[in-house]
Amino acid sequence: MENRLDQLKALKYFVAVVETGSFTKAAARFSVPPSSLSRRIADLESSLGSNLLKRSTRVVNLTEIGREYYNQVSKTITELENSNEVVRSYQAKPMGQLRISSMVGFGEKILLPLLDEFNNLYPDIILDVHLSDQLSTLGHDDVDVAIRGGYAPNERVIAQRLMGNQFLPAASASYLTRMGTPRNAMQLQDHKGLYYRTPTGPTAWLCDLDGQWQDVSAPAVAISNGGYWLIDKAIKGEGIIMLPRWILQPYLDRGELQLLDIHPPITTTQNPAFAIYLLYQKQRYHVPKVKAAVDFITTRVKHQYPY
Amino acid sequence: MENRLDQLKALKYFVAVVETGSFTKAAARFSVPPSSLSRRIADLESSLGSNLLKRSTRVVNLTEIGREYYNQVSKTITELENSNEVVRSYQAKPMGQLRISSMVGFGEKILLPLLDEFNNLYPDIILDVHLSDQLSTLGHDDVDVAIRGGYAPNERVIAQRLMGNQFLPAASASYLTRMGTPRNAMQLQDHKGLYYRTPTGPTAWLCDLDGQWQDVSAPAVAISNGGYWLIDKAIKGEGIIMLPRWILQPYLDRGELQLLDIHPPITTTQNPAFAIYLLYQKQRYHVPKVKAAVDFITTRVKHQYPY
DNA sequence: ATTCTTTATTGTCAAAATGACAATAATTAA
DNA sequence: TTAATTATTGTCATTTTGACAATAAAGAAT
Repeated sequence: MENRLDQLKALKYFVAVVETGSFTKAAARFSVPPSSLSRRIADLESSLGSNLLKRSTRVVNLTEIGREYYNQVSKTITELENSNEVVRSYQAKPMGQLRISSMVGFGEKILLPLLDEFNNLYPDIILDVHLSDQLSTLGHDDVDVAIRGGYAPNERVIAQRLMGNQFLPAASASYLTRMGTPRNAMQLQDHKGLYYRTPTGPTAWLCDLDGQWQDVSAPAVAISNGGYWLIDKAIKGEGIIMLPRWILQPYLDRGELQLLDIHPPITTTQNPAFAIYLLYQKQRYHVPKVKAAVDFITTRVKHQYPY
Repeated sequence: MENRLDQLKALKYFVAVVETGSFTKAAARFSVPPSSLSRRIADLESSLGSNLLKRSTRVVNLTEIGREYYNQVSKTITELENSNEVVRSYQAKPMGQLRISSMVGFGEKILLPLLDEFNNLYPDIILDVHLSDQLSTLGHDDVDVAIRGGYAPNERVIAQRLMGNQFLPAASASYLTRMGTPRNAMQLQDHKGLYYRTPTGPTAWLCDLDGQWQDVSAPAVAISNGGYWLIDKAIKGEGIIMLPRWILQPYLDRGELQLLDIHPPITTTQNPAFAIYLLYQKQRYHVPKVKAAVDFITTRVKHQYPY
């Protein structure tokens, strides 16, 4: 009655056909003839009593129930592969390829400098760092650890807080002597603003006035997603800029910019828990290479940037 | 390199051994000799490179990593079984999204009124009705059942005849008293015609005279793809109209129009089998939602419109 | 419309994996 | 020490899967 069939193999074939959209391409991935996939998937369909794929000689696409099934089993299969990897790498040393995904700015400023040291510590780990501000789903992508602003996407993923990401206002000394130093949020109307454009839009200045969030943005001098161009303008005294502390810090240290102390405080998001998080799959934490990277990054970042 | 092993079966054996604490008891659960479990689990351990179980002749218990592995895969296996169950139940009960494509006129007049009842009968089927006179290819489009005039496009599609679609001549009483009632096809030359324009052109009046098809159209008063406008004109007595019976019927019932009995009979197509067909794909596995819709529509239509 | 090309399926046979049954080894209880 | 239970192993039969050629079908090109 029950299946006389290697269902797992059939599922791997099925998933590959869905992802490549072709029996031939999927067969190449396993180095077997397409007929094998055709047979195994036909058996799978037979055991389920359903057509999963709509085939024609040119195009293969999913049936309604096939799509549903694919969504479920593709996740299940990667989970299983993860479990296998955990066992295989049990009591093994950190090694292999490690994919890290990070926001561009954070990657360039903070992550990559750390990774040089990581490389020395774990020479058997080959790093594959991908910098992008697009959020990836982590789990469907082949990413071991990811660094993102915001919150954890779902509960299957662990989000380890790395550092705050509050945007702070800053300006150069020349600007402040010329325009005066604002102390109150309402005074900002008479100042000039340099606005950083995130992937989700420009970052307006917000202020919690008596429990009401209000936009207290100063008139704009420039808006850009090019952070350095804006910082340059700020240093030249063209306006007030709001950026995360970890970007501002070197300029503050050199005295090129100084933080503004505004009351009530202004931010760019209504959520105070806005921060940078390190994301990884819970089950993969026991894979030595992943554990090594997670532990290394969190301890180093928290030590060097304790805010 | 990769496992030449039915891992899923091995996992089921493994889980059973863990849960029963015994190879023999677990083997009984599958009705196979204990040696099978022993072999499969040994293969599994070999492919993972770790011992999962600590065996002795009296007790079987888990190693540390075996426990970790068990915790993960037991959950994964039940997830997979659930997915299988979802697909199997999809085959058992009419459910899911059902896309119906129909000609506009037929859809508005006949199909949609029926579908309200269908909705009550099968609340788990979500209908998505698309009305259009463009022929869709059915199969390339995501259409489960389609209603079209004409014939079956190819043999992978089943065409179930719903009702005749012969165009019949009709006119109002006022027209006939004024212009006379034509009995012979040749007399039509002295009458007036109202012509319905199908997507493939206006529908000329044809007649089989001694084995020769001839155009016996009356001089045109109006040509349009707007059926109601033409019917209106016919009722006002402006000419003879040819339309399918299922459109004419309500006007005949109310006495606003009456059929003409012309010899030899005139039609708009040379093929006498011209009818309205319900089309659906021949599938290897029966999809209940499709079967439900096909059966429902054919029985209802044939009962209510038995011509 | 017709031909050409690509691609999935099917037939047939070989190879591999799994199951069955008996025999063996090992551990624990008596 | 002995007896009994139980996992493992040897050997062979069965079943499943893979390989390769041939076929059929559908889209693309002309």
